[in-house]
Amino acid sequence: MAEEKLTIRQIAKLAGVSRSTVSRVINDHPNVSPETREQVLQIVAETGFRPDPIARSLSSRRAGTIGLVIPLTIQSLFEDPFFPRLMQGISQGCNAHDYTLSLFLFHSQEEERSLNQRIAHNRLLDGVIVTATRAGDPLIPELIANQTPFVTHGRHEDPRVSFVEVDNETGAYTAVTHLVRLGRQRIALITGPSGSVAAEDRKQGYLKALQERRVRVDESLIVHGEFTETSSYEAMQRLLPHEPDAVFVASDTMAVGALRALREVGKRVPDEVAMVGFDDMPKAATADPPLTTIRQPIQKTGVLAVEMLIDILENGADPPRRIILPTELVIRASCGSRLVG
Amino acid sequence: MAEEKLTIRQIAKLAGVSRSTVSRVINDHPNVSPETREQVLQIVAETGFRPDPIARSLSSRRAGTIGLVIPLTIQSLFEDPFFPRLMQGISQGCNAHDYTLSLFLFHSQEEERSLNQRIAHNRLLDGVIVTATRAGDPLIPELIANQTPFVTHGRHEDPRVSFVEVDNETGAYTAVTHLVRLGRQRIALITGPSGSVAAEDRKQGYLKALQERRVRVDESLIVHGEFTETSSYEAMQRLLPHEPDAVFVASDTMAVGALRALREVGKRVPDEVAMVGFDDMPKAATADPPLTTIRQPIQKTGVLAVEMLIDILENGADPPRRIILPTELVIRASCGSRLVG
DNA sequence: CAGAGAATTGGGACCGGTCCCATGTACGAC
DNA sequence: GTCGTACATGGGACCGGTCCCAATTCTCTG
Repeated sequence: MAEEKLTIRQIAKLAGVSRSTVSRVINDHPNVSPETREQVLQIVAETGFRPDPIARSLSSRRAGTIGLVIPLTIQSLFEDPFFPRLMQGISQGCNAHDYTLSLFLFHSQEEERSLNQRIAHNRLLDGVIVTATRAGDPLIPELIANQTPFVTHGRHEDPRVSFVEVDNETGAYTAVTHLVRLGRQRIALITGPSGSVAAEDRKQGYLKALQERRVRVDESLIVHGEFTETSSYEAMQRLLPHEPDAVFVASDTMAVGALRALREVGKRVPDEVAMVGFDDMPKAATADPPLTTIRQPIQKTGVLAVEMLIDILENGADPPRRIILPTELVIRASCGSRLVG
Repeated sequence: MAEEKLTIRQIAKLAGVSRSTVSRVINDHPNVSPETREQVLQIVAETGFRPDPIARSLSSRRAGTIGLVIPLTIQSLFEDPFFPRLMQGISQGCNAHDYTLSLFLFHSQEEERSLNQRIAHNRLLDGVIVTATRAGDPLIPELIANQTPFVTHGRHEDPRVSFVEVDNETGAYTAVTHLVRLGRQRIALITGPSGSVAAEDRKQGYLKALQERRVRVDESLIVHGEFTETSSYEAMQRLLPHEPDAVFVASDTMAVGALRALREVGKRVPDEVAMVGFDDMPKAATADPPLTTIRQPIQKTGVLAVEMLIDILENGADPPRRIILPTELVIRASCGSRLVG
């Protein structure tokens, strides 16, 4: 079956029409008579002809490709199942809309700079999804200056930017309020690096919950770390001398690390220290004790980001789009809620 | 600085030479006088000109893109940090050699079929890396028939296929031999699905070690599962009635699940049941007890796969290349080795 | 100093599509 | 029956490079 490379002109010849007509049929343009269309489709089916995407891109000025940028010099972030999840969603969105997905990871600072250049002026990419939004990501202004269509996954401060995010602040607020309601008074926070928008938003939610419930904010109960198990394990150790009776941890992966630190010093969870995580990863359910957490629809945000980007591609970037998805409190044993014995 | 879109012809005009000459300079062709070259480079630098990759692809018939295929309808496999690791390596290799990486994930059977088509005859891709090698992956013959250059990550049976793999059999053999040496007699195996080449190879290593050491093989001590924590947790439960005194588990992620099952029934590790995992993921070191495991250089295999593919692109697919990397036994507490008290 | 051969340079054709415009045709309205 | 218009089709130009070949210039030899 492996024919020679076919071009649209050969198909045209075989079908006895002009290449324009073949092009019209292939692209579902109107103004082709039903018989002609049928005829051409027949030949296309017989020969298994598929138009060359590169040639198509060159003349149509669209590439059929979306770039996904995960700007993590900090490789460790890759150990959180968060990104695989997100990538699944994004890949799913791309497949559904017949886009190819290109992946850009950085492994060093210089690589980030040079790749940023490549990404920003790259005709190979119709648009870009930027994840792990950081406060001053240099790629964003570059994309704007270059008029490359893009969306961020996670809130971005610039009002021109379109994004999909999860309501991190409210999620954190819900988690902490839950702990306060359960009678906890010394509620600690372990969150991600201060450059991370998501980490900061979760911190805001934490503060808001405490303030609203008139619980004193103790700065010594707030620690930042990386979004990793190990970093959070160490963070928990630093927290222990300040005797928290609860911890809200900014991801389940981190929560597992924090649990380990508590286990090592013999602190019982939830009796002595209650805990709430974030994400609702599978590991939350199998943790010991099972982890109360804030569920966020990661995969869905990926699909939506793709669809938002495609919408921008088709209809222009104005006005900026924003989607903020709600989270959900999932109660298990680690918070010591009466609801689960 | 955001200039109008520049073409090679405009650069030629600015530099006062022909577009052919500009093309030669850009592509480091010989036969350009040093002064002319200098002159052109100057203009290129001033204007920030970057040749359009699409146009370049169309005429040069190379795309500058490598496809990565992770044929996992079983999404769960994505929860193992294995793939993120591998992707990092592959991405690193691509960046180093100025290739763009395109990612193909499947979310259903039909999607797999249609994407396979897209992947096999896709001028957008110079070559393909196929991972998670399965015995009868339909993509492989398709790629061969279509003469798309590719390598597999993991052994493939077809002698024409080039691949990079880790010596799974020897790794498993080493793990199990270690357990036998420690005096274990009823050594169980929890491995991946029988379609997975890696899972099967590890099983072979397990069998070989037992046979060589004259330990009776008990079929009831061999169970298959998915490469996930939960699946292995269930597998361990099925294993318990057969009273193993050791388990070799085909991945660290799975080992964590198995440990959980043992903990739940109060079996002490390593006293009552010893365990050895595979991969040496970070979680192995932080498991309770810390996991003895077989270290494999995942990221490195990714880099090597890219380089092998590029070699094939440049020098042809014959003869097939094969790289088999060694593994290493990392002894921690879970095997009950005297070496670690 | 002429001629051969090598090094440089320029221009045309092409990669395989899309898109716009011109031409041809059919059909309904008057 | 004629005219106008809408629809169908074909062809040229082009997207922005590469590549081959021919033309020009340079260099070296006899």
